[in-house]
Amino acid sequence: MPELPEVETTTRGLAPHICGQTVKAVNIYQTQLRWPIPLEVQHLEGQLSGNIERRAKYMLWHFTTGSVVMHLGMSGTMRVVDAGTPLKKHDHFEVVFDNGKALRLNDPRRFGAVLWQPKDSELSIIHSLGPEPLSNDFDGDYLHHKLAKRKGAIKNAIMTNAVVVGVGNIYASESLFLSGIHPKRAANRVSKTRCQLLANNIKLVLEKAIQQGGTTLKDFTQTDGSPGYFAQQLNVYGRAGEACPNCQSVIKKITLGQRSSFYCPSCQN
DNA sequence: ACTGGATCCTGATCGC
DNA sequence: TGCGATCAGGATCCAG
Repeated sequence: MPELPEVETTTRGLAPHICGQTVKAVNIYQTQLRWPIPLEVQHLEGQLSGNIERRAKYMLWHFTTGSVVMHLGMSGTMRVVDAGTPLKKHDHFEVVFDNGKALRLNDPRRFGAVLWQPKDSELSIIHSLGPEPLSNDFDGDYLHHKLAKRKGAIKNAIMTNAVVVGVGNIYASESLFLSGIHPKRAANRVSKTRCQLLANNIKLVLEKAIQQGGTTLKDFTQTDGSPGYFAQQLNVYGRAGEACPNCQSVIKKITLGQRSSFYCPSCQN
């Protein structure tokens, strides 16, 4: 489901199908997502679609009058289908094009979002986003500086969008494992050297996952596969009770910020 | 200014 | 087999 790599893959996959198409109709079947879908998106009818890009886990789909901002939440998927194809359960939002195709958002849990961002303005949820993890704006020095006043757990810190975007629950655990840092360690007590290591490992893990993005998406479109998609490549996530690949200690599971966290008690401190 | 907790919602799975 | 409790890959908002 929607970790950063999947949003990236979705964005890339969607682009050739929707960019340059003219919108014939916009259909809202369930307005109540994370926030109500604004009526402005209806005004897209007749407009020519521009390009689509990813920012954090949001997709920004540009039109001349503004942009559609889409988020997949925990359970969202987007598909391009032939217009008129029977709706599936939890299809909430649809954009029909002149070429007979339609873009559909399906989201069982409805944690996703469809918003409208007028031209030359920026929604606050976009404005407040920290740097992209794969950009040069994000490195060890930046991270160390940013964490200086954060006393909470390092794992929560790297999952905070104001610090860095796109690090989900899985990759937070994985990158901390690779860096030998205990998830509960106070963020401001991670040394500069270790911040550099951590920043590099976040990039590494995400890049690797993006390479697998296609597979990820495919797995997901198939029948479920909850913990599974990336499973072979995960060192600690979802592996409580198993042996640490480095030292054979038993991997532990704790709860941090209401999210499951996995770590090796010997390798990480 | 930072942080922990509640919160939105459905569905799959686990334990009894 | 049934049923309630628990857990999911997100992230904003709000009280303290």
